[in-house]
Order: sequence, then structure tokens, then C-alpha cells
Amino acid sequence: MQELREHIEEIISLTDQEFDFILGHFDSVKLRKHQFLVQEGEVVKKEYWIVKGCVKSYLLDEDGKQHILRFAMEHWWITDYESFVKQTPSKIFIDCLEDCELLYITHENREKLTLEMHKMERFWAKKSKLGRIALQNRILSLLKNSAKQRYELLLQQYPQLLQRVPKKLIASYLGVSRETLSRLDS
Amino acid sequence: MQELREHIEEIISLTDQEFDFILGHFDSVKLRKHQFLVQEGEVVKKEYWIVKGCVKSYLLDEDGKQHILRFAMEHWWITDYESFVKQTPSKIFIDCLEDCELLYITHENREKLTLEMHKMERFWAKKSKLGRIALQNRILSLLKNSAKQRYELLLQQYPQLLQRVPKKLIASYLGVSRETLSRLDS
DNA sequence: AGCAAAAAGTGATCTATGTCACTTTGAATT
DNA sequence: AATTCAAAGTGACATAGATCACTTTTTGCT
Repeated sequence: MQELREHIEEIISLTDQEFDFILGHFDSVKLRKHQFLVQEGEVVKKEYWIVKGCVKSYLLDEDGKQHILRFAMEHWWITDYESFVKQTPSKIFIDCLEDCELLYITHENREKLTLEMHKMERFWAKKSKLGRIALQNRILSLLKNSAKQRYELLLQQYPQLLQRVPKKLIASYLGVSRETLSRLDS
Repeated sequence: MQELREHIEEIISLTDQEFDFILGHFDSVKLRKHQFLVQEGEVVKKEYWIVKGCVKSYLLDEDGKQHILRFAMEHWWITDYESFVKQTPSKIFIDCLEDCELLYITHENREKLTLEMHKMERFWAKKSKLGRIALQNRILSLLKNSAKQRYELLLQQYPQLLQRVPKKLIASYLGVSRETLSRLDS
């Protein structure tokens, strides 16, 4: 898992032993397209790091309509942070858009690792701050930009996304109907 | 500043000396209605904790239209986290909706205190996690709920808000025009 | 390759919300 | 208390986007 090491070392630097120690707190799992990482109602015990593949996290409303919270792909972390942090039942689903290879750390191991290794506490603190900033910017975009502008910004920021994710899901992420997105094409 | 102590002790517990040590890293300031905590373009050096009063943070778009990011009042933290964390120029403004009494900690002192006192690192990590979760839920609400539902949920969650904040600002926070909000009233 | 299912595009129509212009109400300031 | 300014309400109209129904294209599957 050289890739995970590089990922972590973008924020903190590690010796070989330290990385082995960290990795010892993770497990790996392969899931196929359509399998779930998280289902509504469960108390989420794992945070995932994507080695290979692509997933979506979403909420189902009363009418069974799906609202995409976010996508995640290679080298992104994903879980339901509300459930994971508060240890309360999840309101969302996370499932695979492609066959996936994942690393995960349990809530317990993450707490342990945080205590055992102060650097990792700093790593996660930084990730949490950056995650918050990203969400802030998404809210600003929802308030300020039209559907078309949001679409263009998304394409600009993640050009690969369109190659991997059906447009109807992108529409949902942007908060518009798939028909509207279709007519937006620029 | 007994109130700040109580606030921090909701998450970690402190001795008298520890709290004094923490408080030594803060300063206080009084600002009058319409004065700014943060202005667009500056690199934000302070995080504020509101002792008394109420502020808004917002972005001005090209047309000079104001988009409210959030409000904050007694016992809430506020700053532009993007600018504060990354030390880049802010895109937003924060100003007082009422005369305010504020405590603040500089970026430098916060870093220092984080290093000097591990408990406070944990406190801020927790705050950051909770802040992220709140933003996540706001996004879900923007995607899932109608303007009317969002308004009703907001009133339910912060009934005091309407007493203190003009409706046109609440409209902006919800992402609708003030006329629409006016016609929504239920 | 051949079939079934999902995704994407599109026309017609409906609806929520925005915009503009104006009035009324209320709050702040001298 | 009088004057001024900001907030809130409202009618008329414009428009972005939703919804429904149907077609076309693309993509899995066996």
C-alpha cells in the first residue's frame, strides 16, 4: 500500500516502521458494483479509503428519490461521518459504482491509532478541516450559482467524473433533474 | 469568562489553572453593529467566540448580491475557516448584526495552544468534526427540501433567529428571494 | 451476436421561484 | 416627536427548472 503512504505523507512524514504500524490498523476488502459500504439505519463502524474504484453516498427521501451527497474515487476517504463520529444510526447509503478495492479502519482502531500516534491525530484533524472547507464551498456554490454554472464548475474540477458516473447521478449531486441537466449541455 | 469555560468543558474537562492558561491565549474586543470581523481579501488571523451579540458571514457575488453562509450568536465560534486554515485571502465578509462582545484567538496562538495543550487539540478536532457534520446536513437540506420545508426546519431549530435577524437575510441563508420567503409564511 | 436494461435525449406542459415596481409598516437617529 | 431609512408585504409578470411521456442510444449479459 505504497499509495496510502504517499497519501498520508502529503500531510505528515513517516518512517517505514511508522507506516507499517499505521497499516496494521487497517484491513482491506473487495466489493463489487452495487454492493454497499454503508446502509441506512446502521451505526457506521468503518472509514474507507479507496484504492481502486468509485462509490456514491446518497440519501433516499420519502418518495424513494435519491439525493447524491458525494462521490469518491481512488485515494479518497469515505464514510458517513455523522454516524461514524457520533455513533448514531446512519441516514444514508454508500455503494459501489464500480468494482472496488478498499482499505478500511474501524472506529475503534482509529481511536486507538489517534492515541498511540500523535501524528495521525494531526493528519485526521487536517483532513477534517479540509473536508469542512470543501463542504462550505459546495454550499456557496448551491446558493450562488445556477445549475449550469455548477455543472461547468464540477466538470472543470473533476473532468474524469463524467467518464465514470452516469449523468443522472451528477444531476442529483447538483440538485437538478436529469432532464434539466441533459438540456444544459454546453 | 466562565461561559467560555463551560463551553469548552462540554467536550473536555479542565482545572482552574488549565482554563487560565487557555484564556491567556485569547483577547477580547467589542464591536458595534455593522463593523467587520472579516473582510474579503484579507488573510484571516483570528477565530472569534461570541460572548454577546450576533453576526453574519456572507459572500458578495458579481452583482453585489449577498449570500449568507451562516449566522452565529452567543457561544458560537466563527471565522472564515478556509482563509484561517489555509492562510489564503478570504472570499467572504463577516460583520455584526448587533453590538458584539467577542473573544478571539489568533492563528498563531491557536497553533501554540494546540501544541502546548493536547486537550485543546482534541477540543478543536471535535469541533471541526461537528462543524463538518452540520454542513453536510445543510447540503442535504438544500438538495432534498423545498424552500418552505427549509424555512420551517430552520425556525424549529433556531426559533430565536427570527427575533434577531431580518427576514431578508434568512431568505438569503435559505437560498430564496425575500419576496418568496415573504409569501411562504405559514 | 442478440437481447434486455439502463442511460440519455427531447417535446409539451406545469409550477415554484425570481424579478420589478410599488406600498405599508416599523425601527433608528437627531 | 419628526424625519429618515430599512424591512416587509404584495401584485403582475418572467423564467428556470420540474414533471410526464415517449424515443433513441449505449451498456451490459449470457
